[in-house]
Amino acid sequence: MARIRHKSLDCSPGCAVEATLQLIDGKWKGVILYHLLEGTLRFNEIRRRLPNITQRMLTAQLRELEQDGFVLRTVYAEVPPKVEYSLTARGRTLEPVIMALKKWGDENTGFRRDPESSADLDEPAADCPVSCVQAGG
Amino acid sequence: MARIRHKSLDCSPGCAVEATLQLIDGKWKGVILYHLLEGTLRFNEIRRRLPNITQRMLTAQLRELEQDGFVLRTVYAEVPPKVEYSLTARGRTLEPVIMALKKWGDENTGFRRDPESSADLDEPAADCPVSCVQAGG
DNA sequence: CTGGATCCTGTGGGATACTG
DNA sequence: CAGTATCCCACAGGATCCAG
Repeated sequence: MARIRHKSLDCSPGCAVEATLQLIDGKWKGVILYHLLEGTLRFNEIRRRLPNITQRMLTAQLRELEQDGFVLRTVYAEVPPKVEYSLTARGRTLEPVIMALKKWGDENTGFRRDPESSADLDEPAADCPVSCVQAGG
Repeated sequence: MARIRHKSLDCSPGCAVEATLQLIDGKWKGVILYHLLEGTLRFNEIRRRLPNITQRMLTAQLRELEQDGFVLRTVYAEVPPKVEYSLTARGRTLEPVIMALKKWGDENTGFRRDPESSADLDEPAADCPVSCVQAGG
């Protein structure tokens, strides 16, 4: 099993729920996975999509995702270092989960995105309004 | 609406994904929600389903879930204290998310094989590495 | 450009004891 | 039975500087 980052699981029937959650927890895992669904991305490309993440964390999260077998890290031995990250087949199995998460978020966190076209959530918008952060209830 | 417990979100399109994750993070939220899908449960009933949780944590998680508007806490002014927890309509909207999480977990729990040969994922281990007690509902 | 090494803090979460 | 209050620590995660 994925190396237990937390403690051991509670093996109730909800075990699976918890197990899955542990894999995509960590403030960034989910978002990174989401962006990777679009396709291969380079280190800095991901970074630009997650303006608030530090390279330290990005590297760490990416490493964990890699260890969990979700992302593939491809290093190009070039003068200007180039590393690409892409989802593995296993990583893609998470798509329905990520999408379920996004769907719910779109419909409930009031983040907005065309209420009309709320059906097509498989086409990530390239931007987010400034007031994306829900300022409290 | 859940007030931001963590920091502010990253306004990427994956924003919604992160937002949703923040609501069900915390080592227990997901599992508690899952069990509550079965129906109303009393404090100790939940506790029995999560043998490793401490009342301190259970109370805390339940409180957050309550604040996020996912669970309803009903107190009965009886001699032997009795408190029931049930999902609110809003809480039920999370069902597809929880189920997506569980489904993935059911199909993948017990993994972690070479990221190299992660191409094949047609070997679902439908069990928990540890003893997965099926607390039949 | 990519990301390792260090240092430092906040807080999630565990143990235990007490109360109504 | 349900819940609160304390103490305490490990670790997720942030800031920076350094290096190939």
